[in-house]
Amino acid sequence: MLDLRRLRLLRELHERGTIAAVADALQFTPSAVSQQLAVLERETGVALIARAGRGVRLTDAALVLVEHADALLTRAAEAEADLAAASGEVAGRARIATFQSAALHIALPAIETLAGTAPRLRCEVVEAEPESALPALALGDHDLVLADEWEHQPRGLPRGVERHDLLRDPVRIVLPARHRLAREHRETVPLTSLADAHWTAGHEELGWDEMTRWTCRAHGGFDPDIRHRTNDAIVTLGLVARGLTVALLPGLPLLGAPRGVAVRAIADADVRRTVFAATRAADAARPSTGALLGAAREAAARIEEL
Amino acid sequence: MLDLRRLRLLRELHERGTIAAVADALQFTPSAVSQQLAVLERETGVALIARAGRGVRLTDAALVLVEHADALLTRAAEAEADLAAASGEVAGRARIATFQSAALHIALPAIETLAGTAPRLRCEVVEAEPESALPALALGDHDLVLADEWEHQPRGLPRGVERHDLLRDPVRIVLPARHRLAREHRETVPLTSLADAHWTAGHEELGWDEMTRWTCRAHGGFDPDIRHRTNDAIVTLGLVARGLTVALLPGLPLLGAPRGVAVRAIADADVRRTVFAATRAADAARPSTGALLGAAREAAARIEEL
DNA sequence: CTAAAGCAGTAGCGTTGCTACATCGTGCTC
DNA sequence: GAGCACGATGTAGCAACGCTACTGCTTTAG
Repeated sequence: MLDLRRLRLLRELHERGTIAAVADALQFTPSAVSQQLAVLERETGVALIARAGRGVRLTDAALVLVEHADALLTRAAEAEADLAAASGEVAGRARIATFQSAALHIALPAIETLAGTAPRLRCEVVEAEPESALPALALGDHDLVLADEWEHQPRGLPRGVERHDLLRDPVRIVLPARHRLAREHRETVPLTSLADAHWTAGHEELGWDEMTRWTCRAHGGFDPDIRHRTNDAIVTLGLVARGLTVALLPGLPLLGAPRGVAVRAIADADVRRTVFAATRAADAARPSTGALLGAAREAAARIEEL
Repeated sequence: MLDLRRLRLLRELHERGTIAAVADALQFTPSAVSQQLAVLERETGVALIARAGRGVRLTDAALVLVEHADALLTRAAEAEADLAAASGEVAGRARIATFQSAALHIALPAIETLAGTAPRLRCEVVEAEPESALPALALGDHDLVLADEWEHQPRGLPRGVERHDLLRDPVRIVLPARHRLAREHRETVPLTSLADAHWTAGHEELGWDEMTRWTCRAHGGFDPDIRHRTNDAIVTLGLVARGLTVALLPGLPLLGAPRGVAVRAIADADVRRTVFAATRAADAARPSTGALLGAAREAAARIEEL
């Protein structure tokens, strides 16, 4: 492994011509310079210096090495400068795990902002459900997790993970626009009137499915006939638009609701989820973590304004 | 002035995750690694490492430095190689990692050649499977890796590693000589006729096992009953010679097939692997690398003549 | 021919960098 | 929840490194 200090001596020798001059310039004795260059020769196994009269001359091989030394020393100086600049700066790598609708409406806007305000931060997005993403966060696989929590089912957080609430997201009834209840143009729709509908919800054991069954039972008094299962709200909205199903969906995925879909509040019920960001407590002081959280909060605030 | 040795430790820490693993890989005690990284922090005046649970985590600033360290170390390796090229001599130390059959039929002949043509080059052989050897090559543990690639499963190479194809190695059916199908003296044997045989393959997750199962399924339409598992082709040939098993083996290990073993082509199928050498791109200019590659190519060419 | 310049070698000394060992905190297991 | 294993860090001690001071040699200038 080459040593930059010794390479520096070689470069200086090339610049200044004599070992004595190098020693003078770098505040060493000539003996020290001579010894270090001898070590460099031994390490590389290549003759670098030849006596020439009263002084020395660099061999051809040494000239090749001087070129590299120059490049390396320049690069090393840049690295030091860059490191100093980066010490307080938001930089590095940030891995964001998020569920689909938060990806579209929180993570992506946040990353767009960060690309401007923190160009040295490399953001990576992974789509993952909170059930698996939160434990993975604690294990260090992610740096920020966007997750949600239904009111009827609080989420336990792994140890060492902190929660930062972003927005409270009301659940709506989603109907085909040509559905009888949609055409009545009422603001709210009672759940009981949908007891016989075909429902869509997420895969079992995930929050959406839980919430749909819980809400229909608590506020409508029936067990929904769940005919379609997908975790993709966009697919669900497509099913609704084609008149094939109804669903309970929180506001976030409804931001991109297509034509043919009617959104109504649930009559006499206020079902909500909380969307939150989770980080490792150990990362609290990290500049990048703060920037991530700030950008996520900002994106969430812009949504709540709507 | 940054020190490349310390930067190397930082880069290794980034790759391997724990100080203990770095110490293990570089033959130090964890204490030494910890101390050197602490020195690097003091020198630069920037916090690089933070405790995280039982281990450590690199700070954002450290990740910035890792990028530079990577570039610097690569450049330094190129400088060394270039210097060696300028001196023209094939000398130094060459560490070859190879799987068993390539060791016998490529690496050993190559070393024998080099002992004559490049007496100043000290060759060392390590038996290692490509799965672990290729990443280790990138990290500088080896100088040349002999590896193979099955047609149905291309190998990804680590960054900074170059591939040099040596030979294409056809897969054969290996039968006990007294096996019914062997005594028929046909050139080829259909795989389907061996659906009920007892098979031998390598340990799971290595290429040979993969290939055996894939080939039997694709060309024989059955899942082989793998009764014996060894990565040692010589053991396998011993099992075959005693009539205990059949196997699919590429040509390379069959060069030393003992008596009692019959080798047949697979009827109506052409399954092959490519045996290749891998080197670091940074070593391209190094005479010893060129000599190694040349000797390996020569050894491979002698095999293909057979 | 003498004086001065320049480089390399040696002895000595302070510093560096390693190991061995101990300690501490954390996470896993029974 | 206690015990255990693991990872990181701190300390003491020792060897190697890298410097200075000094010496000796060769070469060039005057």
